[in-house]
Amino acid sequence: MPVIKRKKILEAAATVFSQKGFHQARMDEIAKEAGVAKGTLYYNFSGKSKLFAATVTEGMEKIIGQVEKELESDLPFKEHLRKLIRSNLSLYLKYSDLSKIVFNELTSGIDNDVLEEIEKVRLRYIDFIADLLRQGRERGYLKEIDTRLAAVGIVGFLDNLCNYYLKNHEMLDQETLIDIMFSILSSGLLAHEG
Amino acid sequence: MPVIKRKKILEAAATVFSQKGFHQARMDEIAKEAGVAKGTLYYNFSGKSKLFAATVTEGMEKIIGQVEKELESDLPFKEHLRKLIRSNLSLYLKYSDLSKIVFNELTSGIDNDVLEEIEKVRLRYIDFIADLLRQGRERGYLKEIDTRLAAVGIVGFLDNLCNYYLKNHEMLDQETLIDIMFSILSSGLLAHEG
Amino acid sequence: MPVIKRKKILEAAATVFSQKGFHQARMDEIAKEAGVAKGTLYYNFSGKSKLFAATVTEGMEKIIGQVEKELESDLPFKEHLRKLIRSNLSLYLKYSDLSKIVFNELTSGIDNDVLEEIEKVRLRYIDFIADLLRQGRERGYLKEIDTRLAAVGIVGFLDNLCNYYLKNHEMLDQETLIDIMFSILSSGLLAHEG
Amino acid sequence: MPVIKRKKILEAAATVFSQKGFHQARMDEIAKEAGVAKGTLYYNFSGKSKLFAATVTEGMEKIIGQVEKELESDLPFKEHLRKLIRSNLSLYLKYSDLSKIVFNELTSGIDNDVLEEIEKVRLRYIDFIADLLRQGRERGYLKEIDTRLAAVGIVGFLDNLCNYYLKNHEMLDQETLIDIMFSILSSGLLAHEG
DNA sequence: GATGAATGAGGCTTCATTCAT
DNA sequence: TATGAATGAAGCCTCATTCAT
Repeated sequence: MPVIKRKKILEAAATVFSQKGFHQARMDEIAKEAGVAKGTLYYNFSGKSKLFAATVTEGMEKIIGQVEKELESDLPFKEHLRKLIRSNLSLYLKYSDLSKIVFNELTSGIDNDVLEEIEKVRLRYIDFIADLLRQGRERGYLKEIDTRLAAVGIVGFLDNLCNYYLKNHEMLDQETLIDIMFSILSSGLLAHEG
Repeated sequence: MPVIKRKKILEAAATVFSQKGFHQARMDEIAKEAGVAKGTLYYNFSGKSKLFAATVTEGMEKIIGQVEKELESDLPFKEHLRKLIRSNLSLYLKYSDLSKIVFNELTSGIDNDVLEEIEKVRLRYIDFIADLLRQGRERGYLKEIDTRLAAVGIVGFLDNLCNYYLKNHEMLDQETLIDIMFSILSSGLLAHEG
Repeated sequence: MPVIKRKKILEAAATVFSQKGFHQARMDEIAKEAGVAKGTLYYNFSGKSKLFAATVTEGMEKIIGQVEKELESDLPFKEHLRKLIRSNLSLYLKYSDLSKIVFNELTSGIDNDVLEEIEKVRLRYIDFIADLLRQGRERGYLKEIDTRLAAVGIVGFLDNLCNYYLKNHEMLDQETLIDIMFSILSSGLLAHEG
Repeated sequence: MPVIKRKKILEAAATVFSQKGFHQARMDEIAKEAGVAKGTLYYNFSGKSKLFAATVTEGMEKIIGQVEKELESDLPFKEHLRKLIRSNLSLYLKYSDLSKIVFNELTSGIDNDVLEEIEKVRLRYIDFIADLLRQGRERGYLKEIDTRLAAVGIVGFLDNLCNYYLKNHEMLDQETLIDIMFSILSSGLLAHEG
C-alpha cells in the first residue's frame, strides 16, 4: 500500500543488484540503501528472488514503455531505425544498472520462475523490435527475413556496442557511434551491394 | 607436471562454471566432477577465482586458435565473413559451456584481476575479428568504418543469435540461420541500398 | 542491547580461550558454551580476533579496576605493596582463565591490531603499578629506580609465582607464598644489606 | 644419521616456530626454510608436535648448558647473581626465538606429552637457579627462603624484563638494566632495610 | 633415504531468512 | 506494519599427514 516505500525499496534494489549482480547483492545492503529495516524487505517481498524479479520487470517495463513512446510517431522506416538506435543507446546509458542486469545476469542459481519472468521481459523487448521490423517489411522497406531472428541479433549488436561505449565513452563520440550502428544495421558491412 | 590431472580439473571446472555461473559453482562439485579431492583443486590453483580465470582463458585461447586456423585460407572477403559466421556458430555450439561464461558471467563479485584477465581474452577475439575486417577494408571490400567498433557489434550480434539458436534449435535450421546472419551483416536490413 | 547475551558470550569466550588458547579455541565451542548459535557470535563481534580482543580487554579492565579499588586506601607503602601482592594473587586465582591469556597468549598469528590492543591493557596494569611505586618513591620509601622497569619485573615475578601456585597449590600455603613474595620484593634475596 | 640434515631442520624449525608460534608455524614453511622436501620432515620426525619438542628441548639444553658453564667459576654469591642476570639477558637476546617459545608458547593444543617435555626443560632451568640459590643460602649469603619459589619468581622477573628490553632496547642501556635487575633482586625495592 | 602430489577433516565466516516484539 | 536480533546451513580454504615413486 505505501507505494512510496515500495518504490524506495525497488530503487535501492536496482542500485545494489546492478552494482553487485544478483548473487553478490546483500539484503542488508539493499535495506540500508532503502533506509528500511531488513525485515521490511521480507514484509513487502517474499524473498530475494522475488525482489529481484520485481526490480527487473518493473524497471524494464518502464524502459520499454519509454522506447515505445519515443517510437510512436509515424516516421519512415529508416528514421524509425535510427531513432530506435538512439533511444536504445540513451536509455542504456541512463539505466545502465538495469540493462546490465537484464543482459548479463542471466546466470543460473536464480529461482527458475524468476529467470523465466526476466526472460519474458527480454522477449517483450525483442518482440517489440521484431514488430517494428515487421511493419517496415510489410511496407517493403525491409528484406524478407525472419524478423524475430533479426531482432535478436540487433539487440545483441546494440547491447554490446552500448556497453562498449559505456566503458570507453571518452574515446568515442556518441553521434559517431549512432552513425556506425545505423550504417551497419541498415546496409551492412560491405562497401557496395550490387 | 601431470598435465592430465590439470586438464581433468579444467574440464570439470568448465562444465560446472558454465552450468552454475561463477558464484553458484561449488568447489566441492568441481572436485567431484573432476574425480579428485577438494584439496587437489587448491594444490593446483590458488583459489576459486584463479581456477575460474584459468578455465576461461585456457579454454578461450583454444577456441580462438581454432577460429583463426579455420580462417587462415585466402578466400575472398565475403567468403571469409561467411566462414567466420559458420565457425563462430559451430564452436559456440561445441563449447557452449565456455561461451556462456565468457559472454554472460562478467558480473561483479569476481576478483578484479581475474575479470581483467577474462576481458583480455574477449578483446583478443574482438581484435582478431577487427583484423579480419581491416584486411577486407584495405582491399576495398568493406565500408570505411571503425573496425574495432564493428567487431564489437558483430560479436554481440553473433553471440546473441547463437545463444538464441542454442535454446531454440528445434525450430530453426542451422544453414538458414547462417544465411540470415550473413545477409544482415553483409548488406544490412534494408531491402535495397541506393 | 541485550547486555546479558553479550556478557554470556564473553564469559564463554574467556573460558574457552583460556583453556585452549587463541588458535585452538573453536568458535563452535564458544557458541555452544555460551548457549547461542554460531551466527550470534558474528552478529555481536566481527570475527574471532575481535571477540578475543573484547574478551581480554573487557576482562582485564574489570580486574585492574578491582585492584585499583582495593588499593585506594591511604596505607603506608609497605602495606600497599603487600596488599598489591595479595590482590594480585587472589585475582589471578579468581580469574585464572583470563590471566593465562594475557600473560601467555601473546603469540603471533593474531591480528596485529588485536595484539596491540591487548598489549595496551598489559601496559595499563604495568603503569598502574609503576604509579604505585612512584608514589612510594616520592615519599622516600623507595629506592631511586626506574619505576616502569621495576613494575615490568614485578609483574613477571608475581605472574610466574601465581601461575606456579595455581599448579601446585596443594603443596603450598597461600600466606606463606605472600610472605615470600613480599620479602623478596621489599628487601631482596640477600641475607642482610649493609 | 646425517646429523647435518637433522641440524638444518631443527634450526629451520626454531626459526619458524619462534616467529609464528606452534600453531601458526607451517610444516611447508619449515621444510622450505630447511631446504628439504616436506616429506623429509616426516621421515626424520614423526610429526609436528615431535619436531616442536625436539626443537625446544635440544635448543634449551644448549642454552642451559651455556649458562651453567658461564657460572661454573667460584665467585662470591653476589657476583654469581650478577653473572646469572647478565648471562640470562645475553642468552635471551641471542636466542630470543627459542626463549619466546619456552616462555610464551605453553598454550594447550599441543600434545600433552610434548607439553610435559617442554615443562621439564623449564623446570630444569628453574632448578638450576634454585640450586645456585641453595648454595648461596648454605653459605649464609641468602635469606632463609624456599629456593624453588624464589627461582620461579626470579625467572619470571628476568624473563619479563628481558622481553621488555627486547622490544624497547633503543630506550634503555643494557648495563643500566642489569644494574636495576641486580639491585631489586639482591636488596629489594625499599629504600633502606632496617 | 627422500620426495612432493594428493588428500580430506575441520576451521572460520557469510547471509538469506525467521519471528518475537 | 515494521523491526532487527538471532539463526544455522553451507561455502571457501588450510594444512598436517600419507604414500607411491
